[in-house]
Amino acid sequence: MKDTRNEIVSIADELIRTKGYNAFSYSDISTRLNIKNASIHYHFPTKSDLGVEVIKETIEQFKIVTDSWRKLTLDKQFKKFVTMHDKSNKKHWLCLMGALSSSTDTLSPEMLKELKKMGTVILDYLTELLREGKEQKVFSYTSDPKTKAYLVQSSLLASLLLDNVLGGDTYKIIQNGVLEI
Amino acid sequence: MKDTRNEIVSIADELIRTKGYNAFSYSDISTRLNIKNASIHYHFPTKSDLGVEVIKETIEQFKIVTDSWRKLTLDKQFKKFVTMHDKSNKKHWLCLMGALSSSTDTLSPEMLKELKKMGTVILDYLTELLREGKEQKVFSYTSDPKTKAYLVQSSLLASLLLDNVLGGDTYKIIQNGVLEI
DNA sequence: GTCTATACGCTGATAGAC
DNA sequence: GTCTATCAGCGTATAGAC
Repeated sequence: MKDTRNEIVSIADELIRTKGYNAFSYSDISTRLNIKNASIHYHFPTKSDLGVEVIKETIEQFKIVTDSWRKLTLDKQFKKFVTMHDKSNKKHWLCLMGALSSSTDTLSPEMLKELKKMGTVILDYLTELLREGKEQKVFSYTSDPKTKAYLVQSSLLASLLLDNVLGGDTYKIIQNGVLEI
Repeated sequence: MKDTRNEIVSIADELIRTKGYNAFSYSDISTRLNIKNASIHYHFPTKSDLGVEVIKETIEQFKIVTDSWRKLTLDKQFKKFVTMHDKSNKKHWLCLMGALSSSTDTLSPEMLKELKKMGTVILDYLTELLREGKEQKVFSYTSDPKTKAYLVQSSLLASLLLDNVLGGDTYKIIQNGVLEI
């Protein structure tokens, strides 16, 4: 069933972003779906294949979402971007980049390649948004757009990580700091 | 031997910061030291005990290092802090917080507690440094010191993560952005 | 597409000799 | 302190029936 395949990817995404890539197993998924491990291997022969698919779908989703923002003003687009992971944070999920970038040593070349692509797609979008915003004097940051994009992206990524350790208002504190632009 | 114990902790630290906590095993350590797994269990009965010790020693080391900066000017202390992980980055190692915060779901309560302590120690130091620096007009950032400390810490933590994915000048770009203060 | 059955290495951990 | 021996459980993965 096409549905099973989708559910496998969806659960894998959740498990990566909660337990981490190396801590989740095919059994975690098969138990939840009431199927057997072998069925997952039919859809995704190796764990790496599954990991690659999770990243690919995340990239697609990012493109769809940011495309849907195209008609908004630049500052509204920026706010959308910064608050993108509010729901994830409430569930104590990480973003996929934050979850996977801590174990690059253990990822397959295929996963690493796709992960790099994801990072590029995100940073390219953000850089362009910040460049236009500076040009149109919507934003007043001082550094160059690329540097600012890297700063914003790294702060947001780590806000989810640190929030899981420190709790409290960690996520909101960092988010509000990033919004001062 | 006291030496063996120290070497176990040192190698565990490296493995956590390269492979991740859930991806390294007692065998990884015993092989390197030419000892047997059981010997490690003598020093650290459980993997969690070993993990806790790695965090504790990192906290101690942080206190010793930052104490040794006390006589420096505030802007020099800040530069020391920001460049603290330059050597780690060259070896593609993460900082301990970056490595562990992505798998909080799988850590023991003891490790989580110690990790939280580490985060607090680092952020308290940084907040105070930034507060004094603003007071003395050495730094000219606009947000409040605590928010700025969280922003700096999150950017630096993620700079090591993103660098392992994107490569290039990622680490330096973020570092230079953080230094604009 | 999903199942049963199976392989086999590795995992963290323990008991007891030296 | 370090060793040998051993454990049960889980990991990813495959072969072949239905």
